[in-house]
Amino acid sequence: MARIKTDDKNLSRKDVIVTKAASLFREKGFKAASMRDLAEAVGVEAASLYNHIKSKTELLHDLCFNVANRFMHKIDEIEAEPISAIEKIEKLLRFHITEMIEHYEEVYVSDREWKHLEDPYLSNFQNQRRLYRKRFAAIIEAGIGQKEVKEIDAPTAVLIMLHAITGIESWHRSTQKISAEALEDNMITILVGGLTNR
Amino acid sequence: MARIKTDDKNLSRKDVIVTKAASLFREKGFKAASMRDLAEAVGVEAASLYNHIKSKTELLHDLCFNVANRFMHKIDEIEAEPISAIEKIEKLLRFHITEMIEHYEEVYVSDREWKHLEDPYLSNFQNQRRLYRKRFAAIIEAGIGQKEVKEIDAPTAVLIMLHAITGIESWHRSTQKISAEALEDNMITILVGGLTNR
DNA sequence: AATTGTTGCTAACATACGTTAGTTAATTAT
DNA sequence: ATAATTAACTAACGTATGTTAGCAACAATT
Repeated sequence: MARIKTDDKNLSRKDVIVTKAASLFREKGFKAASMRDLAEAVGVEAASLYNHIKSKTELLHDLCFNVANRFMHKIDEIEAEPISAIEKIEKLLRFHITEMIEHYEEVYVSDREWKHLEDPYLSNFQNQRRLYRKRFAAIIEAGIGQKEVKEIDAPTAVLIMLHAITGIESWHRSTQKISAEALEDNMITILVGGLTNR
Repeated sequence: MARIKTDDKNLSRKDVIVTKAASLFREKGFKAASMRDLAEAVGVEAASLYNHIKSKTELLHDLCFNVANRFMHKIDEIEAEPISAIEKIEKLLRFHITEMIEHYEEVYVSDREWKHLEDPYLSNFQNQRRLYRKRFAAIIEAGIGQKEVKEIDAPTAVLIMLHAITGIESWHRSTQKISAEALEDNMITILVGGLTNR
């Protein structure tokens, strides 16, 4: 009888399932990925998954909120630091970029598939998202007040920054990748360069 | 018996269906949007749709290639113009932005749901996409050669530009929108500003 | 008015999906 | 070694989905 290999390392069987789910949801999309697909990826029968999880949406829920929490904690941290607005923006962007490089599939799924969450989690997630963008915009506004940042519409700048970073998706799948460090530096050059005054 | 209203204006009944499909696919995603949903939006029974279309994927196919063709024609046009690289980049970006503002749902669906195309259309679409990005990158490379553009990795810059523009999705749904013109100018300021040398 | 093609309807089929029930095997604790 | 718990399996249910067949109502043409 095929058991789920946890590869030791404190991983619960659920963790294994969630990780495989991230990969599958990224590849096919949440709706198009079936529990039978997931079972096959895990190496087990579909029904067996339900010894470890409550439902398919629970998987999406876990993925989305894990990611959201990491970003929320980071922005808490950065807001509290005694540095300039531009430095805060750069730090936040670098965090987004490394998250996208290192936890590609989870971050991607969280970003693209959250629509398929069900209330009350859906509203909850949307609220967190809105709040996060407001806080990011507030940092940019502060930078504009300080004349560090060009006089642009802050919410628009936030959209650009956040969406630009999802472009890393294509980097991941591209055949001739530049290094992760080069990618990060290029992105910062363009994005921070686009905001900075002079 | 409920007929599909074409609102005169040379619209075929299929055009009406494709347009409603764009809206529905945008809202729910291709897989999650059912033909029965679409039928309801059109005001007809699900089976009746098949008097006008061949299949659900044909709808996606039409949407994706309509959009792809528009962008391909535009880049043909811009490449041929005797203007500087930066001007070409700005023109191309402005085209992307207005397309995203005016044909929001089609462009969005084409961008996010093409994965659900089936071969040979899938490969075809992917090839067009790759080619388009290569041509865009080549314009940026030319700009770098001319010292108009910062020394950055051109493919990375393309990713940033293209993904940044999909951020207009959020602008569309936001409650307190700035004007379309202001949006466009802000985006150009940030994006072109991020590329330009000095 | 009769005819012909178009567009709608109802009914249904086959398939795929998420999930549950009940049972057996494997692991852990006593 | 035995008992208890965990995790796998097979089978199946109910529902939703894309699509087809066959027929009725409408519109356009003669």
